[in-house]
Amino acid sequence: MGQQDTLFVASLEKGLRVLEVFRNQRENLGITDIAHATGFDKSTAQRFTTTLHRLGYLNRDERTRRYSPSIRLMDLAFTYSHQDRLAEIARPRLIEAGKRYNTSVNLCVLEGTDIIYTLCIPNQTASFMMTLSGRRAPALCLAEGICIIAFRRSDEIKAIVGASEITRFTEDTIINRSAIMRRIADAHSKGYGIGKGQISSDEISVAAPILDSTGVAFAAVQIPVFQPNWNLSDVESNLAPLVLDTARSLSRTLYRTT
Amino acid sequence: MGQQDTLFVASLEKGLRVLEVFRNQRENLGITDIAHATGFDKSTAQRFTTTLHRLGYLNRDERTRRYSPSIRLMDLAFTYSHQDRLAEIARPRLIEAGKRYNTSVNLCVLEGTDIIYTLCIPNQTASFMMTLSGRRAPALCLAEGICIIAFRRSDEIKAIVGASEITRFTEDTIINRSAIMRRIADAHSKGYGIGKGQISSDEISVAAPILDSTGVAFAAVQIPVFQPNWNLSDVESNLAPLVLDTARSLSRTLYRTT
DNA sequence: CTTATAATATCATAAATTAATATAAAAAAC
DNA sequence: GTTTTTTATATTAATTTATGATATTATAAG
Repeated sequence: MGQQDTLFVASLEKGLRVLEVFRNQRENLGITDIAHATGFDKSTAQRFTTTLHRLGYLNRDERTRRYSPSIRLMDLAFTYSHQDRLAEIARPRLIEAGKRYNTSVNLCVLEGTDIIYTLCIPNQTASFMMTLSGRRAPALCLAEGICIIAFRRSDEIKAIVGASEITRFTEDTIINRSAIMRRIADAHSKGYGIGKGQISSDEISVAAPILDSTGVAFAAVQIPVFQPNWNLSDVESNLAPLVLDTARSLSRTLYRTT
Repeated sequence: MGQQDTLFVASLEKGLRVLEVFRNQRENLGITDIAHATGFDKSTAQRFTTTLHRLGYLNRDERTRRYSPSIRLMDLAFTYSHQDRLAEIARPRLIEAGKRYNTSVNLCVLEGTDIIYTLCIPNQTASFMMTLSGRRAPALCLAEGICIIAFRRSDEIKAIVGASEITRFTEDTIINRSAIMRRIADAHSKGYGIGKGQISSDEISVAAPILDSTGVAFAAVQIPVFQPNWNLSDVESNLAPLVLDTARSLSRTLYRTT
């Protein structure tokens, strides 16, 4: 419609899009970089970047005149995380689960076609990136994504699979949509998802969904382990029951019918 | 100046102020709540709240028509945290430090007159709130705040103390500015800060600053322990050397002169 | 040193935001 | 259950703000 949507504040969207640009970058960005990444005119990029800096959400390197995300973004995360009841309840249980075989254990949710990790209980060897909550990855490549999607209504499953951009991470990444659908069906029948070499060639991942009172999944418990320390058979024997038990205990605590 | 600052986008500020309102709330907020908390006209509150919802940063409860922070805020935090080199380097060292006496160990930075926790390595008994990065607290009440401030230039120290709103948390919270200045001087001479019963009546906190190559502090390593499991004397004997060693090792890794 | 690129600053215009107001829905009081 | 109050939603003319073209300055690259 040509007429303005008077309830939508496009300037706010633009500012947030500038912030979002930084999440895919490692290095600091100049005004021109931001203009390119957002598609904005350079004076638009200048105004929004300068405003975010003045509000404290971006840092500016005086020498290079480049910008980087500010710690003030952690404030916004806290806004969400201090109300995250699932993470609060899950935390001690994930810690217990992690002790069993000395593994990392993560809690994650489906957000669009991605998985976001909301609580990471890393083991000693976990890389820094793997310890960060807020990390995103495409759901269809992940055991945890597959097992959440497997416990959604079939129209939603089709919609998510249809909307997903399929990304190949390794030689073994399953990218065929039919094979992905079979993988989803398999997770539904087993009650958990398992994947090997989907995101990195040495990773084996197992996950079980957390279900609400209607049997619909929105979150999962996941354990990543690595070859050659673990093989598929041992993961299936030892870790699958562990994620299942942990997820089920969370489902019962949160959503049991009274 | 009456004339417009044409480089500043006030609409973006307003939108971010709406988000910021939620960080001090536990319960969901309606349009009227947001209008009150921000001072905006209710149609302004409506437009910005609706826009944040449409962009995915707020969730809306259809039944109550109230809003809450969305997990998408974790995206923004990740934007910051995946570039946090100090946290990346510090993480294994804080884990090691925590093993010594089975305590939580935190990394924090000064932000304005507050401390923000950027990395929390909780022990088994840590409360959920204490496990959350992004959490803020007033610097002058905290051993970690005091010890960072103690290693700033004296003009900055005066400015921070002057700008701080003094909050009393317990009967023992030091609120007298002269006493606070003595506490800062004490932290400077000892090289670490220590506090008992400042934030909660049973807490003892000890922290050491991380210094850059000029000897200026911007971050600290902190250990919180609780009475009656710990007393001041044992904290001073056992935990103060531990935070000092950990902080010094980080200072050397990050900022040693070549 | 010169040229190219990026950043910064300015301003007339178009577009967006404001807040007053009307209407609808829900909550609270009776 | 009804009435009143409060909150939410929707609309719009007036006012303010954001846009992008352009000029200027600064820095990087050759």
